[in-house]
Formats: sequence, structure tokens, C-alpha cells
Amino acid sequence: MATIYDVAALAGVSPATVSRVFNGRTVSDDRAQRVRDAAASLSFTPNRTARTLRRQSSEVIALIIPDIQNPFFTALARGVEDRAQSSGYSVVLCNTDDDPVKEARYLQIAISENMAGVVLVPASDSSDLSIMVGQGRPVVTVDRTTAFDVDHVMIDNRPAGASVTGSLFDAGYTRIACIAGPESVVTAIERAGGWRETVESRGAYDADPYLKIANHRVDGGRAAMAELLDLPDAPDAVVATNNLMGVGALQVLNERGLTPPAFGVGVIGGLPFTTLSPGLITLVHLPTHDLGTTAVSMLVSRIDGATEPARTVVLPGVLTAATTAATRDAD
Amino acid sequence: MATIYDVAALAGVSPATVSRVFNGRTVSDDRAQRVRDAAASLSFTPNRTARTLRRQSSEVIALIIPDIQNPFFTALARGVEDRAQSSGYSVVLCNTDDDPVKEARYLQIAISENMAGVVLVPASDSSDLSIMVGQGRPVVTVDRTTAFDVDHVMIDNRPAGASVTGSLFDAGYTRIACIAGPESVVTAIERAGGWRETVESRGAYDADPYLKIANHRVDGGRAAMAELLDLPDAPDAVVATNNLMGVGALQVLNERGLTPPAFGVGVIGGLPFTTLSPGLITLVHLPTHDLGTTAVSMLVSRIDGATEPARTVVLPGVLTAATTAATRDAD
DNA sequence: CTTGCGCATGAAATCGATTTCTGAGACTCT
DNA sequence: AGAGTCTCAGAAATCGATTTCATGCGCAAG
Repeated sequence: MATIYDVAALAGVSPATVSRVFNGRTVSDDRAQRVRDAAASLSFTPNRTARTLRRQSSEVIALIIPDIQNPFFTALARGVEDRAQSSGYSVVLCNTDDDPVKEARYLQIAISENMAGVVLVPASDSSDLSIMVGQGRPVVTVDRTTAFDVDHVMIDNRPAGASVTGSLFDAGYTRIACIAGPESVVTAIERAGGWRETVESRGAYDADPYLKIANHRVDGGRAAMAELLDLPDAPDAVVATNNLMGVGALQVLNERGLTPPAFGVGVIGGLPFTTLSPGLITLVHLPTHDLGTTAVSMLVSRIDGATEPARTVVLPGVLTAATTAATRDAD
Repeated sequence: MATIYDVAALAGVSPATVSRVFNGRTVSDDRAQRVRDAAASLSFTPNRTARTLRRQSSEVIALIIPDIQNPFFTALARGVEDRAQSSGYSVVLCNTDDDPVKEARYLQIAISENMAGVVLVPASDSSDLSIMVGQGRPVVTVDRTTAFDVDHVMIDNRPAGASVTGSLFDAGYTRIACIAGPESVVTAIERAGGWRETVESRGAYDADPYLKIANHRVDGGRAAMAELLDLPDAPDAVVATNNLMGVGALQVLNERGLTPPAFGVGVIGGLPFTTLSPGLITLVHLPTHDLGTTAVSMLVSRIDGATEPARTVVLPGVLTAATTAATRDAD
């Protein structure tokens, strides 16, 4: 691989001049041209490792997410990548499996690789960002909060839970259950809170028995749905607080012959790769791509030196009511 | 951030000794202990950028894939990550959107970041690996081949296409179509080849009109399925050569009231997050995770200096015939 | 005509680790 | 006892870029 010294020798200038040509400093036209020609003929590209060592900051940002197989996070990753790309950054994707130990390790690596910054979906509300904050490395958290005072981008969770529940009541369902994520994840608590307040104001039943806590994956949704259907007073509709649990719930309902609209289903998040007819499910579409682009925009402004106090940006979900649910009234 | 010099000063030794302690060279017990204590009290972690610059190789491998939102590739990524992790490597995930320009850029970055190696799912059969090969940087291609003589891990594609087609014939379908990926992707050609040879040996019709070429995404599957259903002699079954096109085909079938087993569906690849009853679809499960772990194993052995000629590892898919298809005979 | 400023440029320091080189001391073997 | 061999540890070179410092030149102002 050609180095800056090779280019300098071929162009008959000093390495400093070569560096200046590529970093927009003042160099006379003829020399600049000689350098560019030499660089081209050697197909020179600067060694990023050396640059990073000297500059103390690379052009890489880390995106740390809990589950690379969850389409919500891959869509987020797309947003992050698109925006990062356009600002000249590469993205390193790290998967924590919701494990705080793995998360801590990746944060450590981000530091020791001199990465420019981190976009983090925290594994839990007790994630430790002190390493980053102590180093003054920019961090933006996404979707879930931590105890640290850093920039944050989130969904308007409580209204999302409330609106999907309200929509199911509107469609005529009377006993609406909820499958929520683990209590260590704020997002899940808030969405379930939206469900609860709607049930308490519009439902004629006690909400408590109809709230099931599950992990955020398909199997969690399956288990919770099965439990709900086995209740003495089984619900006639369910709200899942994330996409994969929604899939799990639908699988169990399908196995028991209870497909929508016979049984109402609301999901917060998109249903990835569904083969169901559109309009059977009430959905709150989440602005995953925007979540990613917004996070990177905030991160880049910090990298560029912004010093204002930590900001929180809240993005709304968009409700799509099931169109076929109304036919239920005809039953 | 504490450096090796800080640790050396605190422990009263030279930086070289500190380095030796962390790299398993011979250091006397008392000094080693002093260094370890000093490192712990300063919470020292070696700067990976400096290490990479000196060693000319980082502990990072790049995984370059065409579509981060396709579950096939995220499952592959899991395999890659798991195996890399256990060998002490981090994984950088790069998304090409099947764009050779983006791919070339990422390969360039891999070089200039001194990455240890690359696991690549080529965007097309004309991907240019000369930069990597010229530098002597290890590359393993996965799933799709290139013109370069490098290690390769692939699926046994032709038998996959043949077995799923055969299974649909066995179930009683008589006119089986195929939705295949673009011709620039060898995988798609081979799988479609398996379908064709089976049709030619067992079917009583001309295969040509029943082969549709689509992109590898859901919308491609939808368009192709719609075209197939509009044929004068419409098929009664279809084989999709990848997962997402299978989803698209199922969506269209569902919209037209043609759900399996009324219409036979075979898919090469898993159906991610499906809410369909299991056993309705004939599937060839692909060993995605193994694909990833195998690729990294091969890559790591190259990084460690293996010099034997390029190897190709072929992993088989596993057929799961639709269990309910047989009931069709009773119609 | 001289002082001074600015600009282009090269020499050299720097980032933080690893690794080679070198020397000091301990030990073995004859 | 002297030569040869090992082991351990520090000094210094090294990786390849960026950036500070120093210098020489040209041009303008006094």
C-alpha cells in the first residue's frame, strides 16, 4: 500500500505538503497538481489508522443495538447508516443481546478505537455510560432512556399505547389485554401505561389480570398470548407493545382458529414480512428510519463541538386502524 | 485516558515492560504484578488504534452484505458475530444495497483501516476483489461466487431447487412455476436450474413461460407472482428462490384467495416471522448460522497464516415438506 | 532601502502502542 | 575461572498520518 511518503517522493515534495493537499490547506497549484498525479498513479489512500491515531478521532460511529435480528432495529440501522454516510462516517454495528456485559465491552471498544461517537439503544435502564461521558465522547441514546444526561431520541410511547387501545375499543372490542416487554425497559412500561389508562377510562373491567410481561421476542409473545387465552374471562382483543411479540400472539391466535377480526389485534410497531391481508391489524407505525437519522444528526453536531445541554427529541407513531374491524358490528 | 506511559511511570518500569505484561512475554513476577496493579488503578485499556498502526492489523473483521433488512443476512451476521467473538474479533457490518460502488468503497475502507479480513457476500458476480487480493488481505466470500480465487462458503443450491420442486410434484401439484432472483447472482441461477431440471424430468409442460426473474425483495416476488397468475395456463404451485420473494408471492396469493394448500408454495430459505400455520409451506431451511461461523473459521485460519489453495465449502439445505399438502388429494 | 508581514514549504515532533536492539546479570559447562 | 547461553528489562526505532515550528522568499508599507 502506498504511503504518504511514497507520494511525496514521487511528486518531489515533502510528506507535509501531501497531507496539506488532501486536507484543504494552502498549497501552490503546480505542486498540488503534482501531488494529485502522484497519488493517482500510486492509487494512494490515506491510512485511516494513522490518521485516527494522530487526530484522536476516527470517522466511525458505533451503533449498539440489542437484537440485530429484530426488523425494528435493522430499520433503525438503515436510518443511521444513510445519515452517517452522507456526513462521511462509517457505521459499526454491534449486537448486545440485551446483555449489559456485552454492552459495556462494546462501549469500551468504542473508546479504545477512538470512535467519533456512539448511537446506543441501551440494553436496560441501568446501562453505564460513565466511560463515554467521562471521556467526553458523544453518545446519543435511542428508544430507551438511561440515568445519564445525554441526547436522546424516542417514540411518544404512552400515546402510542393509548391510541391503539382506543382504536380497538372503537372497533367494538370490550376486553382488551396487553402483552408488554420487560419492566427494565422504559419503552415497554410507557406503552403499557397508555394501554392501562385507556382501559381504566373506557373499559368495564379490571386491567391487572390482562397485562402480561414477556421478553421482547416471538416466543415471549406466544407464551403470553397462550396464558391470556386460558384466563377464565378470556379477552377478545390484545395489544402487543412491540412487533415480535405481536407476531408471536398472531401465531398462537392462528393456531387456535382465532384470526382477526374475530379477535382484535393491535401492535405497536410494523409487522415485518407479514403475509396477512393489510387492514386486519391495528398498527402504530413507528418512525424507525427517522429515529436513526435524527440520532446521527444530533451525534454529528456534538462531534462538531456543540455544547448546549442534552436534548430529547420525541417522534410520534402513526396509527392505522384495522379497516375490516368494523364488519364485526354486523355479527 | 491512561496510556501505557502512565502505567509505566506509576509502576516504575519502562513502557516496553508494560506492553510485555499484556502480550504474554517473559516478565518477572513482581514487576508484572506492579504493572497489573498500576493498570487496574488507572483503569488502563490499550489504545487499539496505536496497536493497529504498529501491528498493521486490527482485531476487526468486516462483514459486507447486500441487505441488512433481509433476515437471511442478519442470521448470517449472527453466525459471523458469534464465531468472531469467540476468536477475539469484533465485526463491522456494512450494507451495500447490491451496489458495486458501495461495495468497492467498503473494501477500500477495510484496507485503509487495516482490518484483519473480510467476509463478503458479493453484490454481483463481477465484484472486484483485486484490492484485497493484491494486498494479501484475507477474504472469504459467502453464498455468491466471484471470479476471484478465494475461500468460499456456499449453499448446495441446485439440489435445494430440485428437492423443493420434487416435493411439490410429490404432493400432487402439476404445474409448478418459479420466481428466481436476478441473473447476475449465481445462487439464483443455480436454484432455478434445480427447479428446471426437475420440471423437465417430471412435468408435462414447457418450463420457460413459468420462470420469472425478479429482484430479491418482497416487491419483486409480488410482481412476479401476479404475472404468473395472469398466465393463460396459470400454475398451481410456485417455487421462490429466496425468502423475501416467497413472502411477496404469499401476499399476492392471499389477496386472491389462493392460500396453501389450494396453491402449492415452496420457498428456499426460512419464512421469517411468519404468522402462517407451520406445515402449509414446503421449505428448504438454509444453514445461515453455520454459513457465518464457517466463513469466520476459514477467515481466521487465513489471518493466522494458512497458505493452502482456496477452499470451497458447500453446506446443504434441509427440506421440510408441507405436511398438509397431502390432504389435497382428498379434494 | 529597510523593516515587516504573509505565504508556501520542509523538518521534525507527535499520537500510543509494539518490537528490535542492546546490555547487564545469572547460570551452565568445560 | 573463562567462555558461552539465557533471561529480563530499558532505550530507541517503528507504524503513517497530522500539525507545529522554523525558514526563506516575495511583496508592500514606511
